[in-house]
This record gives sequence, structure tokens and C-alpha cells, in this order.
Amino acid sequence: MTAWSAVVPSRDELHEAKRVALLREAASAFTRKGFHAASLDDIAQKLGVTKAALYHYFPSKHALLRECFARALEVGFQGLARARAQGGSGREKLNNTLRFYLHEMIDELSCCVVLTEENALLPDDYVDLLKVRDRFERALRDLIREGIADGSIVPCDPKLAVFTILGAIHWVSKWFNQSGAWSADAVSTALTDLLDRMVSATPVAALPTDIRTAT
Amino acid sequence: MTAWSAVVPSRDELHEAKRVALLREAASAFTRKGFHAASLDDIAQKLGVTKAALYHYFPSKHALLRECFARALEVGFQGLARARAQGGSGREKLNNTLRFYLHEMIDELSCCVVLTEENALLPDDYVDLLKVRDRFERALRDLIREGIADGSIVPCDPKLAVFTILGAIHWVSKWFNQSGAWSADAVSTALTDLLDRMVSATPVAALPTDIRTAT
Amino acid sequence: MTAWSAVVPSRDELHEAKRVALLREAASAFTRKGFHAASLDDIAQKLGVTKAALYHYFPSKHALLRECFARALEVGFQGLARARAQGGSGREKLNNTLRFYLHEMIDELSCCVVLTEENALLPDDYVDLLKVRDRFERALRDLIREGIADGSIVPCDPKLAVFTILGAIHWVSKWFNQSGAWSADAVSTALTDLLDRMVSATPVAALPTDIRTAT
Amino acid sequence: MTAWSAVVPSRDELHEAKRVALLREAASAFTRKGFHAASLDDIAQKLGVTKAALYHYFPSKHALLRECFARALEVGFQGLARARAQGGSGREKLNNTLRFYLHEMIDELSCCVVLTEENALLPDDYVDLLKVRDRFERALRDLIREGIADGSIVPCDPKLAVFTILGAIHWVSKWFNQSGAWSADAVSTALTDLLDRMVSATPVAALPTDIRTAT
DNA sequence: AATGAATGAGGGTTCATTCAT
DNA sequence: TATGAATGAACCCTCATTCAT
Repeated sequence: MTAWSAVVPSRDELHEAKRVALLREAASAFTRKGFHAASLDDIAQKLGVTKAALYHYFPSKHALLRECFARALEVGFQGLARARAQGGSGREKLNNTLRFYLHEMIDELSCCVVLTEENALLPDDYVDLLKVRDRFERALRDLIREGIADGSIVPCDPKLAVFTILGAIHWVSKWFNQSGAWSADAVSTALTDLLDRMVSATPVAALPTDIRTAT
Repeated sequence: MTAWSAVVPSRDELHEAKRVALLREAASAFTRKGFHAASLDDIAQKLGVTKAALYHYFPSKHALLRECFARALEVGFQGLARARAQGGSGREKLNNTLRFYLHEMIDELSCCVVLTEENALLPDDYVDLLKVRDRFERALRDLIREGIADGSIVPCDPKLAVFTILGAIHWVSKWFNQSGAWSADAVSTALTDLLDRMVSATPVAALPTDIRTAT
Repeated sequence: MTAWSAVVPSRDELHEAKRVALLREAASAFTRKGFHAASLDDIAQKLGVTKAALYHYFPSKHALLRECFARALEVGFQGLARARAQGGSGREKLNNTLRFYLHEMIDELSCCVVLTEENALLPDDYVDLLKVRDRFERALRDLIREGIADGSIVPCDPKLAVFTILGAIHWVSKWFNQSGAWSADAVSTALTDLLDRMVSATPVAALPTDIRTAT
Repeated sequence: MTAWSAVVPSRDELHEAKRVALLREAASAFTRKGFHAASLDDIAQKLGVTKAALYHYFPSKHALLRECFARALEVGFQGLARARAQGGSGREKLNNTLRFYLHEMIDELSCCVVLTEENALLPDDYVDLLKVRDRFERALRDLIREGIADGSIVPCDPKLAVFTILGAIHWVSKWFNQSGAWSADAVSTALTDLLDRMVSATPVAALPTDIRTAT
């Protein structure tokens, strides 16, 4: 009755799967080489198809960038939502948001550094996405303020703190090596802990001195 | 008696001045747009000359990148040397190094983010400069270890700490605005203090909540 | 039953046909104007396409030159092989080689003068191809020596003789006019006969005084 | 009374000397690399001055080429005039002309191959100089005809014979090496003898088998 | 007379994008 | 769906030429 439909992916599902694969490959290439230096030829070759084939899934190179950007921000907001749902102090919410964001960025998509390339966006996309990014940053600053208010975070300039945190996080894509000694889990936890210590009202007395051996 | 020589710049001085101006403009463009997206036409236009004129001062676009890279690293080592000369605990040396580096990068050249574009370097330059950059990062890690040993810095993973610090610092070029409300002095001090709190064995109880009003 | 395949060229055949057309056009342009003076724009325009289209068939302008060079040498060695197979005295072999080479160069490709532009080759190509060209010239000198030994060729300096012969041959591309009064056949025969007289041990008493009327 | 004028070259003489030096250097560069590939920078550097300095002696690069061309043709006509003055058969006149031309080209200026670059001439120069070159070639053909008429030259196609002779001669610049084993004298004599044998009605029975040992 | 600076035109090459197949 | 072909714009770089000094 259901014929093959239960076991064979539909055409739409195949299409979507390829779309996602392309997106990830693009994110990876943009992150490694920068938007302009990464050519569609490179991306296509890694996927084993021709450059022209990509246009079945995305209308333009800039559209790929836009989507990377948007997905990264989505993940950010998703992290925010989960952290808020979990509750706790401002500091706890901040930590949960960052840990989730880091983990997703590192492990799932390597979109994060794409956020660096805002100037490569088309003017229209720029306007749209920068608005969202600012909202995300403002939300993070609000968590800092909340933490300062509830005593969990040390008094500090929220704007500067968020810039510092995001810089540290975006930089990960520059040094993280998928096949290196550090796992995505370890890095997202360890980096969150380190940044936590920067703003925590009650900083811990010691951190793991070697990520690989941390629990 | 001294003729004009005391007041009128010599040809060599003029040449050097233009060379530096070009270097700064290039650093700024590379930082804002990325190496590949920044065109020599843009840079030349900002300087009010033709693209071809640039070739009087640099043999190639890649040479500009190489020099930006090299200058940023020079500043880093200069900061290290000064900090070592000043002495103090590992933590103090680290802070002094970072504050100096930040200040120079922000105020003098905007080379810093160029360090992000290592993949744009020519293979030969890559080999040369990455060696130097690694030496710089190792020196910073050594300061962290020194601080851990002398009790001024909290036990932590030195490698991760340095990555985090450098990420935060390089990110500055993304958000710092020469004509904004924050001065270069204020930013370099405030950011250093924030990063210091992350690794200090004796974190301060409060930081300025608004950089503009900080002393 | 054979479908269209017997009459309609396949895509690969089309590709190869265009490649050859490009090669000939390039050889012609290089010969007429010299490698540096001949622009890809000119070549493309003659073929009715854009400059960028050429890059589907050759990776670079220098690759075109390299291939012209290589093909000309191939033809030379082919002539040598045929002459050797036909046998005869050293003089006969020399004549057969030259006549074949001339005919092919004039009629098929106009690569010959490209051999003049060895300095335009990339260093790597230069090393490779000059080696082959030297081998070709040595083979010609050996034919001369063979002819001297078997009495068919007058005693002379083989090196100078070969230089002279090749100079005369390469020069053809400067004055030969595809649409002129002289046919490729006539020229290759007449020029070979003239050069033959230079080195023959038994020079003929007369040559045609007008190529057009020669049989 | 004559003050220094007898021993010190006048300003005009200095100027002329530099002009000639430049001309020779240009001819050499054009011959080696071709007109377009030879840059004024190269030429200037070899002369130890700046590119801009050259413009004191020649109004343009094309003017240098024109003059090279013109000088080569002058030498050709000079050879013709001397040969005619010396008298003899058509064959003797031809030999004398060629020997003189070759000797001057090789030893004095290296202009000869410049004659290859007629397409690099400016349209106006082209019209002027090609006229002269054609006159030169016609004069050579006339010598051939004269030789055929007086029985000193074998019946042959004069046009083809002259093309062949000129090709062999122009090619010299490709292989002649100022510092090689062959002297300019030896080459001009030996090559003339070889070409003579090609057209002589009474070809010699042997030629030197090694130029270096020829008298 | 000679130079360094600057220019404008042009060349080779890359690349995102389109289109017929 | 996927491809090879083709395009046009943009880029880096070179070079002959001009000009103020």
C-alpha cells in the first residue's frame, strides 16, 4: 500500500539532504578560506559534482552565505531559548547558551566564522541579518546584566564582555581541528568554563590544566 | 645654513611616509573585507592614486599582506620584550604584553586581524610567518605557565587560554570604531582587565560597568 | 540502428575539434605576431568566442605555446621515422625528412615558427622541450654525417648545415601565404630541392625557375 | 687655442655615443626576446640608467625598432653597393653582398633578426620600411637573375632562392653566440660558402667539415 | 641629463552565473 | 538532475610614456 515510500526517500527528501550537504560544505569552505577565496568549484568538487549542479539547490553563492549566517543565528537563539527554559541565574543562562552554541557550531555546522564575513553579505541580506545578529548580541548583554543584578556575574561592561566572549568563540573555527586531540564536547565545555571564570562573581580556584584529561 | 633640510622632508622620507600610509590602508582594507575581497583599486582610490602607483612601494598584493603580518608579530614581540623588562609575576607580564599589543594594534596599525588571513599568504610566506606566529603563541603560553607556577594565574590549560585570549583580541578589529565612543586606551585597558580576570588567581570583585566612564 | 552516432559528432569529438582549431589559431597568431604580441583576445575573436572560453581547452597561454612546440617536434620526429623506414642514402633520408616536415608545417599547422620563440617558454617547458629539439637537430646532423660517409652528401660542417637548413625552413612561415600563388606541395618540394642542392654531392644542373610551373 | 676640444668629446659626441650604445643594446634585446618581450626597463638596466633616461635619446620604443630596422637595411644596401663596385659575376656579387651583410650584422649590430619583427612596426614605419626591404630583396633577386644569365648561378626560382638565403641568414642570430667557438668572420664566410653552393652553377666538391679549423 | 613618481591602457586569469543539452 | 560550454566582469600585474624636480 505504501509501496516503496516507507523505505525509499522521496525526491523531496533527497533534494533536502543534498541541500544540507551543500550548505555544510559551503560553511566549511567559507570558514577555512573566507567567502571570496572559497570558489564554488572547490565546493562542488568536494561534493563530487559540477559547479553548475549547485544551482539546483541554491540560487547564488551569496544565498549560501546568507543561509549559513541565518543558521548560525538560529542556533544562537535556540541556545538562548533552551537556557531560558532551564532557568537559573543570569550566569547559568549565559553559560548554557554559550556551551550549546559552541557545541552546535563546532560539531554540526562550521558556520560560526561565517559570522565574521558580514561584509560579504549582499546589502539587503546585510540589513536583515545584522538586525538579527544585533538582537542576539543584545540578548547576551541582557543575560550579563541579569547576572550582575542577581549577583552571579561580576559588575562589568556588558557590551565589552559580549564582544570578548564572541571573539573567543568565533576564533575557535580558526584553530579547532576536527581530527585533533580535542573533542567538540571537551572544547565547548572547557571554553565555556574559561569564559565563565572571566565574568563569574565567584570564580573557581582551578580549571583543568589539560583539556584532554578533563572529565 | 641648514637650508630647507630641517623642515622639508627628503625624498626618501616622503617615500617611506607613503609606504607606511599604504601599509596602513592595506591593513585596514584587509581587516574590513578580507584579503581577497579587498582590491588594490579600492586601496589606491582611498589614497588618491592609481593602482599602478602602489607598485612603487610594494612588489605585489601578497607582499602587503606579508608585511602586515610581520609588523603585527613584531609588535607582539616588542610587547613581550617590554613586559619581560618590566618584570613582575607571570600574570603581570601577560597583562603588560596584551595591553601593549592591543594598544598598538588598535591605535597605530589595524594589522591585527590580518593575522586571521594566514591562508591567503603565499606558501613561502606562510612557512616563514607561521613559524614566527607559533613562537609568539608559545611565548604567551609560557607566560601562563609561569603565572601558574608563581601562583599569580589560576591553573588552566595554557593552550586553550591563549587561543581564547587571541580570539578576543583579534575580534576587536571587527567591532572597534576609530570614531566611536571608546578610545583606544580605554579599550586596550578594559579588555586586558577582562581577560586578566579570566586567568587571574585573585580575580577582582568588580570591573567598570561602562568603559567610557572608566579612569 | 546506428542512431545518430555515425553522423553526429560526439561531445568529445566536438571538444577535440575545437581544441585543435584553437591550437592552429594560436600557432598562426604566435607565428605572425610573436608569442607576447599575440593576445588571447585576438585569438578568441578569430574563433568567434570570448577569451574566457579558451580556458576550457587550455589551462594557460603558455600551455598553448608548449603544445605548439611539442607538436612541431612530433612532426619532425615523424618525418625522421618515415624517412628512415623508406631507407636510401643519407641525402635521401635528409630530403625525405625535410620535405615531410615542411609539408606538414605549412599545410596542417603553422607551428613551425613557434620554434623560434623558445625564450617565451616557461622555464620548466624550456628544459623539457629544448632537450627534444636538440635531439631532433642532432638526428639531422647525423643524417648529414651519414650522407657524407656514404658519399651522397658533400663534406661540410654538419652543425652549420643543419642551422642553415632550419633557418630556411622556419623562415617559410614569414613569407608563405596560404592564399598565395604557391601551393604547400610546391613550396615543400621546391625548398627541399634547393636545400638538397646545397649539400648534395651531385648537385643538379638546373632547378625550376618558377615554382608555379614546376611539376 | 682649441682648448680641450681636441681631446675632450663634445657634448654632441657624448650624446651620439650614448645613442649608439642604446641602439645596440635595444637591437640585442629585441633580437633575443622579441620586440614586445623586451622591456625598456631591461634595456635601461643593462646600460646602468633609468628607463626615463632613454627618452633623452629616442622618442619612443617604436623609434628604436624603426632605427634598428633601417640600419640593418642600410648595411644591406651598403653590401650591395660594395659588391657592385667590386664587379664580377652575378654569383660573385651575391656572395660578396651576403658575406658583408652577415659580417656586419653579427659583429657590429645584432639588428638582423629585428627584420623578423616587421609586424611590431607602427603602421607608418611599416609602410616606409617594408618598401625598402622589398627593394633590398628585389635587388638580391636581380643578382640571382644576373648570375643565371651569365651562367654563374644555376637556373632556379629567384624569389624562392632569396627567401631561403634570408631565412638562413636571419636565423644566425638565434644560434650565434658571441662567446662561442665560432668567430663572426668564420661564420659569415662559412655560411656564405654554404649558400653559394646552393645556387652556384659550379658547386665545389667539398667544404670545411669543421668551421673552427677552416682558414 | 637623469630620476622617481605617476598614469592609463592592456594582458592573462579567475569566477559566479546562465543556458542548451 | 546534471553537465559542459560560454560569458562578462573583476582582479592583479606590466609597461611605455609623461612630468616635476
